[in-house]
Amino acid sequence: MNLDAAGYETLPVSDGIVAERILKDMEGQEIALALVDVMLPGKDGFELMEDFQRADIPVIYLTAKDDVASKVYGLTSGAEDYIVKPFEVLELLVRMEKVLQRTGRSREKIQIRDVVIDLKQHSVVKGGVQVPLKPLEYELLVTLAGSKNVAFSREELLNRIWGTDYMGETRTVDVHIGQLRKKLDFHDVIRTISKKGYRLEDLD
Amino acid sequence: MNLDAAGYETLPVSDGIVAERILKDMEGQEIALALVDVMLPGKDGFELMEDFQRADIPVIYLTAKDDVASKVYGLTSGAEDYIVKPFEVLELLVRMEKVLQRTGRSREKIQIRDVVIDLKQHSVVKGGVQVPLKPLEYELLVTLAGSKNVAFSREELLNRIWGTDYMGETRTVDVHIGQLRKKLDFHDVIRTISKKGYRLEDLD
DNA sequence: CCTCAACCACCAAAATTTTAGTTTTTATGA
DNA sequence: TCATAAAAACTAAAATTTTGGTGGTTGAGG
Repeated sequence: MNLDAAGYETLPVSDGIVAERILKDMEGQEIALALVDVMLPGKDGFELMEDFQRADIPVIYLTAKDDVASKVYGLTSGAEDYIVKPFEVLELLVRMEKVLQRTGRSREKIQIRDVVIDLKQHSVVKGGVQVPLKPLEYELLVTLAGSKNVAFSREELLNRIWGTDYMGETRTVDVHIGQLRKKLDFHDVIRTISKKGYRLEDLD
Repeated sequence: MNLDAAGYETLPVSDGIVAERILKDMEGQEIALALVDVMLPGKDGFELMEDFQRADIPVIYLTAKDDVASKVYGLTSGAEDYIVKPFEVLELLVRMEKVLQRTGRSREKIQIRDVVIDLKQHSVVKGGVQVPLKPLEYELLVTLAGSKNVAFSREELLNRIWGTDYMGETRTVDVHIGQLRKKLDFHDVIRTISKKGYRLEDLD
């Protein structure tokens, strides 16, 4: 449910055997990433690794905590990452994005009105012309545009872009938001949520 | 009954063995939270912990006895929280919401008649159109709608929304309630409880 | 030493919240 | 049933808070 809400297309499967069958006769379906619970009825997560590798799908394992043996085994057996339950949704999303990026499966472009963000080129084009953005402005835009219509508090933005250890003013965010609005004419696209933060609005 | 009225979807089970069976062959059913009475026929609450952990469901224990040993045992054995009977419904709801939030299972939308609150977007839509709410109005609405059919006193609302240290008039609440009623046409939905406070009514 | 992005501080402007005064509704008891 | 007091609703203005914009300072990298 959380992944759907975050804008991913999901295909939930709760049985190892079923998963295997889906992987076998996958008709041209592109699967970008597999989140695999180690404990799974039918056929467990580790046994499925072979199938995922054949299908060229990167794997992130999920497991109950304090199972160090599984963790080590999981990573050496070819998984891209490993996350221990219970986990924060945000952490999962961050790790997923990292894996997608590392394996070249991440979205390459994001469009908002007449603005196109090319993640591969690391460039932003508005109405056909390049808009030069500073590093932080770019990061901020990608964060907001990567989760359209989601409200971010200043603290969340600071955590995601500046890093969890940042200790400065939350008003700093405002300055960069101001720059983005001016450079992209996003005065109405980036909506201020009083007392909270900002939201980038777009109907797709 | 209280939880149903408050807008939660419940699955009451009165026997430990039955609960265990439900957890075993849970077919794609998403269970966000378990409220478990320690005293339970069949198999007691503590014995069930293993099953809940396997199913990755957070647990809040309920117990009649004010038994410190049980409390300690309950929390160390992996429960998210513990509440002693008798308890106020409102307190239970608050604790539930905390656990749901902490474990990333909180609701993303709340619906009241033709009004939808999208917590992620931090937006309120009535009959398809956005309704702009001020920060306090939004908080007030979320609080009331998050516990439908539960009566809040003005003091409770002040504590939860304004903070425990607020020193102003309780009449202030009335003004914001008035704004909500006007903006959402909730004149009958938000019921005044004379000399007490307010209650948001909805039968779902 | 120079350059530039980033941060901070300040002030003005905008938005939000509170208070206050008045009217309406509700509760109570004769 | 009616009168009366208390509570709540309504309205608008005052007070406060938050945000936007600008320019100066800092610090890292070349």
